[in-house]
Amino acid sequence: MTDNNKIKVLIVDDHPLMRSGIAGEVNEQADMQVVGEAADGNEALLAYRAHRPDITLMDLRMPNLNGLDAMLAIKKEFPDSRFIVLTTVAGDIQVVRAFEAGARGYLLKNLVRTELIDTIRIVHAGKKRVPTEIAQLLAEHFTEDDLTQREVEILRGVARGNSNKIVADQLNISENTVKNHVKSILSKLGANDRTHAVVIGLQRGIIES
Amino acid sequence: MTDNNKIKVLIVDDHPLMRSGIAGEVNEQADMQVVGEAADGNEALLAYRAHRPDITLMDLRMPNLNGLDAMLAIKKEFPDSRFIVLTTVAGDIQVVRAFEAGARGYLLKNLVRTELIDTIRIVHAGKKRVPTEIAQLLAEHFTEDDLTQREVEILRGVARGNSNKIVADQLNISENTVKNHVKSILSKLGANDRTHAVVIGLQRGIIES
DNA sequence: CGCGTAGTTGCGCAAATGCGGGGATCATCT
DNA sequence: AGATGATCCCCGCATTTGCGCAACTACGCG
Repeated sequence: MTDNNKIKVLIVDDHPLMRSGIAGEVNEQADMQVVGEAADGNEALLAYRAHRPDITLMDLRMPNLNGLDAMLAIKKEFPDSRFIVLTTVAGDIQVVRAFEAGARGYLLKNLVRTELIDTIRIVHAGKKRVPTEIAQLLAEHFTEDDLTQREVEILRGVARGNSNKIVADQLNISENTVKNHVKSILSKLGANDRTHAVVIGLQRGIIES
Repeated sequence: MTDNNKIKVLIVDDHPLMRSGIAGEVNEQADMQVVGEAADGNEALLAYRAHRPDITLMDLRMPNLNGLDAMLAIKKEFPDSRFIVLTTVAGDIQVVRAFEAGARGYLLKNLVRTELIDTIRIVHAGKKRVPTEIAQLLAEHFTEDDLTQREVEILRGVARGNSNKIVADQLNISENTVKNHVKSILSKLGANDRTHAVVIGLQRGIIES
């Protein structure tokens, strides 16, 4: 059935209509073919095993198993898998992690249609494809040290509208300690105050709302 | 050119691939036809004037002119226009406003494909189509009084990490006034503190990040 | 092994926040 | 005309935040 000369593409995205749109574009190309679709990370792994695609288009934000973890799981089993990351928003820390985890290309979902096809060909040829806007973002974020696990926990508590005292009680540490964590969070994120820190945390995908 | 018996559909969404996916599904139906696409609110108005669709599928979150304002602009010029609202996330206050502004149907973007077609037919037949989950949400939100324009401005300032004093200076009012606005914002949103208020504001789409 | 670094924890103090009052003007609706 | 709600202003005071200074632990690296 599947023509061996064609680039086999797997589409992973939780929006059926988006998958449909992508599939339409890809299948119009003479040298590519969509071999499977998946709506979340778990399905992605199963679909990968079943179809062994050359290129996987992977959305990052999905229910159940997210795109980043799905990538890691697939890469563990199939080290030579190639991923192009799809996402709606720029400025997401997840994008940085995706590249660290071995993504080869990056696409904003509001791309023009030809970009998608170009990127698939480029990545299939073994090269990497990173838009300048993203390269810049990567450079910025690589220098910034990200938050420690503990700091992320604190930030999550703060985002829920809890005072330092309450966060302290929930984590069984003293209020002063929470204050110190908050201080270093502010410093690392370049935030003016706790509120700003939470906004930045949400934008970067450090915490999820 | 356009078959007069078919339901004419206009698609408004800032993601080309999403438009493509929707268009594919719609055009597969014998009794419908996509007559135009638009990537933002401004284009939507122009496209509406040019094509006079029976049904407009409208995304709410878009650059330039957002979906809600675009709806209002089109409705002003064409009072018998019919809209189906598309959005990625539930829990958005914009959805409530969209219905108040006269939207007839509502679709989450992670819908199954048949839902889209069903909803178009139902709305074209003159009925309304609101999923139970959304109806519930609407009931909840209708009871809540939303923020005044001024309060939204204040909340935006707070979200940027500004102190009451700085927000006051930016809006040329006194710090005490800002405090009072913040107080009523906390009360209206049921937030514990300013940070929590910003998180809720972002979730509900009251402010955009 | 010693040494630096990063993470975590702690305390005290000045500044900002949140809360409880008070009152004013103006537009809108009844 | 009266009521209602949005906007604006003011005060005092308890609580919370944010910052500077400091210590302990764990870990890697020379």
